[in-house]
Formats: sequence, C-alpha cells, structure tokens
Amino acid sequence: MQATAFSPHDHSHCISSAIDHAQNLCTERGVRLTPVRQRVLELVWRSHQPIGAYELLAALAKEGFNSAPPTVYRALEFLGEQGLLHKLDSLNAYVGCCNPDTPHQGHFLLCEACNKAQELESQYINLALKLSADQHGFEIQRHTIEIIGTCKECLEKPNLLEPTL
Amino acid sequence: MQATAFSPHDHSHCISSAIDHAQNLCTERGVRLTPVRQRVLELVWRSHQPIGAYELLAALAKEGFNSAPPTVYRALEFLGEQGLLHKLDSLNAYVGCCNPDTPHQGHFLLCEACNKAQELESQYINLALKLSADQHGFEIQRHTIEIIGTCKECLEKPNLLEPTL
DNA sequence: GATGTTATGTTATATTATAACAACTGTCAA
DNA sequence: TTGACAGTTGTTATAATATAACATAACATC
Repeated sequence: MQATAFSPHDHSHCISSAIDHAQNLCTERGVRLTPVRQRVLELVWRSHQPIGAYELLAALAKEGFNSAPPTVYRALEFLGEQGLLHKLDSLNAYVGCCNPDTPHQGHFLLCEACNKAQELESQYINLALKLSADQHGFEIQRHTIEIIGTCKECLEKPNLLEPTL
Repeated sequence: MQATAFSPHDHSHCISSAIDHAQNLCTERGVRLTPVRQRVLELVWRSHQPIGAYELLAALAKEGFNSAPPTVYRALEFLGEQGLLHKLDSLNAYVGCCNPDTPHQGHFLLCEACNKAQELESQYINLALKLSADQHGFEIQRHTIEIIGTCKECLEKPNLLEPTL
C-alpha cells in the first residue's frame, strides 16, 4: 500500500513539497502567498494532525506575527479558497491538502488514537454519494465526508487500545 | 418515490409519531423523557430544518423553561445518546431521527435553498465507506456524512435559483 | 425517612468565528 | 511620481457555539 498520513514517512518532505506546490500554484493563479499565509500553511502541515484556528494563532503569536483571530481566519479562508487545505467539520480543525490542483472536498479518515487525518479520493464513495443523491433528485454542491475510527498503525498496537489491568 | 423531508406532507404526523416513538423507546429502556427533554425533541421536530442549540434555548425561554446553555446541551446530549436526534457538524445544528431504534449515524442530504435535512440510510454509501476504510486497514467507529446541495423540490422552482435580471 | 442516583439550576468561562472600520501595500496608468 | 484602486493587514469588539464546576432538587428504593 502507498504511504499515508498514518504510516511512518519523511514528513519534512510533505511540508516542503506542499509549500513548493502552493508557491507555484499561487504564482500561476496570480494570487499572493503572503508571509502570514505561507506560515499558516506551514503550521497546518507541521503534522498530519488537523490543527485548530486558535492553536495556529498561538503559534503565530510566538513567532511575532500579528495574533488576532481575523489574521488566522483570513489566512485559512484564502488557503481554503485556493484548495490548499480542508476544514474538518467534525473537529473544527484544518488539514493540508495534498492535491490542491483540482477543486474537491475530499473524504477523510480520522484516527482517534493518533489524531491524524488521511484524505482519500474514493471513486466508490463519489459514486455512492451520486447514486444516493440521484435517487432523490438531489443536486450535490459539496459534501462533508469524515470517517472516524482507528487507523491500521494504531490497531497494530493493541496494548494502547486495551491497556492491561 | 417515498415521502421525504423535502416533499409536502402532513408534518404534524411526523412530530406526534416521533414523540410517541420516543416515549415508548424511553420507557422500554428505563430512561426518563423528562419535560425539558421532550420539549427539546418537539422543538427539534418542529420542522425538517435543523435547529441550533441557541435557537432551542430561546424557544425554551419563551415557554418559561430554564434557559441557560447547559439545559439545552444536556437535553441534546441525552436525545443524541438515545438516538432520537443527530447533530449535523457542517451546520452546528440538530435534526430529529426517524429511526431511533437501531444505533446509526446516518447520511444526510442538506438543501441550501429550503434548509431542510433528509436522513438517508444508503447501503451504497455504507459499502463504499467500508471498502475505502478496508483498503487502508482502517476500523470505522462512526462517521459524518453530509451531502450539501439543492433538493428536487427546490430545483423545480428555477425562478428562485436563477432570478430574472 | 435515610441514602444513593439521576436530573436540573446556576454561574462562569472556554472555544470557535465574524463584523466593522482603519491603515497599509503593491500595482499601474495618467 | 503621484494618485487611484484593489487587495491585504491591523485593531477592536462581539457573535455564536459549547462546557466546567459546583449547588440543589427530584426520584427510587430499601
């Protein structure tokens, strides 16, 4: 199986690749990846664990950035519009998008043991959503698809899930 | 097609049926559907439009119920535990469950034109979620599945969607 | 009617997000 | 080179959603 957020990997590569990608994409689109926007994106990518707006705010504050809520919410709004991150509604938290070139909402696996999020783009799910909507004559604009549970790596550490008494 | 939240129907029947069902179910389970809990459930069922906690609170206040946030959040917690309602994470709002006998999270169609929610129990979606999770060795505990768009009835009123200039 | 459990009341506060307006920055044409 | 505009950021305040903590009341049952 391919690498996922859950499996061990060189995460610094994820970060640098995401930032490079974002820079190129913003240049192409003629929009500005300003310092605060880039820094927010880097912070979001600091791990595969979705991060909350106020946690971002605290991190920015430590680094001398302006630290009022609108600062971070504006950056999140911009990054969201550019498809560079997703909001996870069930967590009120934000996670980087690996595939920002084409607009999409994505489907997410959220592990409650390690708190990491893995984005999927499942054609099974897309088809199932389409079929269900069609059955009701419903036209889909967007969706929130979050699958919550335990990832493979955490399942393989049973001692953490079922501590000995 | 069967009746849905979106199509015209005798809604008073939805309400009374939901309350009857809830009363029976609570009796069977030996839990108490106290006045405030029942009233919250009735308010949630007042329409098929999901309702927010503070809107419930305001309605309770008008009727002389205690009106501090914990009152309504406790009722919502109880009703959620009993499977009598669902929270919609993308809206921070609550909607009654038609099928509270068996525990489930459900899938929702949310119409942005009429703001109504229709719960689905699509085996297509369940299967697609399972397949996607299995591919990653992921064990599902629960999920948030919200399909946002425009319902059949609202699509059939094109003047509302594309106002004449 | 004493006791334990469940439910509610009450006050305060935490968490998440936006409104509104002022000030600054970059761009580009006149 | 400046002035006009669009876009971005700063700042203050507040809205909207949700929970913590502790006191009191109601109910069950022995």
